[in-house]
Amino acid sequence: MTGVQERATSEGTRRPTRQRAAVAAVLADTDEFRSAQELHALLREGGDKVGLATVYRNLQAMAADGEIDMLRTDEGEAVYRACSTGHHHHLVCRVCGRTVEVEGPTVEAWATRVSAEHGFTEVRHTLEIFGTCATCSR
Amino acid sequence: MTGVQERATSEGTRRPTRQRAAVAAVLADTDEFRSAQELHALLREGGDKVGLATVYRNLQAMAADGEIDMLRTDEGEAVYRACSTGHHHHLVCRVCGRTVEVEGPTVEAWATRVSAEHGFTEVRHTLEIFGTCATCSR
DNA sequence: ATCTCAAATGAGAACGATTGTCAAAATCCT
DNA sequence: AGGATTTTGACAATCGTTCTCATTTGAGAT
Repeated sequence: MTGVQERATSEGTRRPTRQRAAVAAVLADTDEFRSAQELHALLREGGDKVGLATVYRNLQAMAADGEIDMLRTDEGEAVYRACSTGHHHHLVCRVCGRTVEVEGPTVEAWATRVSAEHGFTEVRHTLEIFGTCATCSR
Repeated sequence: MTGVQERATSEGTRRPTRQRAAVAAVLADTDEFRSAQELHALLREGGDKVGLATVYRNLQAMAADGEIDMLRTDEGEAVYRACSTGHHHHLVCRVCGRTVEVEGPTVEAWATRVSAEHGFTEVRHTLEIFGTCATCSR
């Protein structure tokens, strides 16, 4: 049901296709979070003809495999970004969308401790902070 | 566009209506996060006839005024909760779905500090921990 | 109590992101 | 090459949410 496997880093049995590569390519070109529709448009501009549904499918698959990061904007739209190395969290401005990457040894430790206290294993967590950045709150 | 005013705590010039009161009432009855549609259904069951659009409008207005909390589920659906209840996070078992509510003063403090360091204001955060619970892991 | 006017409501249409459908095309395996 | 299987693409369908606009309601003046 959840699609989450025991070995989260496994790639499953997905086939390499031109479209999949194209999606991965645009994603690798920007360090910003982009929506599926934006990525689809970018592919079009770049001359790669890929169906919108295919873009959605690939993004989901890649996100499920942990190859890319996915989060929701304040409006509920899903946005994706190439997974940079290292675990970190995001501080997102809800006005201009600017994203700051932050690390939190504190949080990591806390999450681990709390999980252990409740007997949970194989833990993973997501933490997003939304606010108004200095420029936008002026 | 964003609807965020300079005086965030102001109530603006909104009129007290039967519908608004009804929405506030159901919301006050549960300490869980509920979607607009769920709340609308609850109102129906309770005999209060309130239009769906009205529920949406009131929830938005109340959230904008900071009277209630609003956040997005993993699927992008907006869910609301009466503001008074304590803020907590969830530890979810990805196998059986069991959910444990956990509090984290540590995390709260950390999030606040990090946000401030980057000049962010009006911050809110979401944190979910996924893992395998003791029962399911063996 | 009545009148007036802006704000609020309700019903349903409209919208936008995402998902489902299914025949055609691509890939893998032998 | 040949057949099974996955992936794709075009478009219909869904679903949450927002918009439209005629009608109702609340607040203050008369």
